[in-house]
Amino acid sequence: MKIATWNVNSVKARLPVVLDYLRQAAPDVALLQEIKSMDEKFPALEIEELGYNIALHGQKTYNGVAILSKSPLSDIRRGLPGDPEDDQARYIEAVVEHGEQPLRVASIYLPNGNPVDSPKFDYKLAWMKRLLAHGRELLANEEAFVLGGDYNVILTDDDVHDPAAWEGDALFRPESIAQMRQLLNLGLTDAYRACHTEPHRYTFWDYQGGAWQKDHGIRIDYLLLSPQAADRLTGCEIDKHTRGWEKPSDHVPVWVELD
DNA sequence: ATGACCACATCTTGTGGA
Repeated sequence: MKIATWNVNSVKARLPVVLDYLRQAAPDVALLQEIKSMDEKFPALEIEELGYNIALHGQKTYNGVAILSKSPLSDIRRGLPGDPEDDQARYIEAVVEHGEQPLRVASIYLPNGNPVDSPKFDYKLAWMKRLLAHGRELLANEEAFVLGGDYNVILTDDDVHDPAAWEGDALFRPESIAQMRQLLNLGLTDAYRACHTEPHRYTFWDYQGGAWQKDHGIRIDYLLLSPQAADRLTGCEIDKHTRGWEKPSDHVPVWVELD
């Protein structure tokens, strides 16, 4: 089964390319971030027409995450546990009933955290700490699961066109990288790196300064696999070509194939 | 060439994104 993650940067502004992508790539599951839509304004009919069930955790103007699945969804959970005061829609989780082996999936929109001298950076690090705790909980169940999304973290110098250009940025701060490493060190697999060793493969190119044309990108969208899911991994790719489409998102989809 | 992005709100400018 094919599971894709994609920060679409507004599902309504992006509807034509989202529909084109779903038709062409035909993922069994699509994890969307930054839908920037309330649940009732989400273009559900158009997406259901392509054969998807939809689980939403929407929000007006900002954030918002979704899970699309050709198989039925169950046990839908909205919001990352650990802070009842957190009202930003950045996490949704569900179980995909696919064949004999159910798969738990999550769509994650991790906070950006800039500027670093503001509460936004504290919020990012606190959110990552909660994600770490939740990852630990999920792993205790010894299930196959996939945590896909926009993590807003550049892990290594190989994941950025020019490390110096991003020095000091919240995405590349040692604290952010250390937290991301802790998450991986729980025993999760960065699917893209499990399948590809070549450096400078990106998932985001800024709209500004001709970043796409110059391939000035960063890799910040990940699919993290539990051991039970990693055992079923047969492939992982970045659908870079969608960045060249008309009216593109600044992020491109990443997908995994699991047996 | 002295500017060079995009989306959203109830808007003709400010904010958030990365």
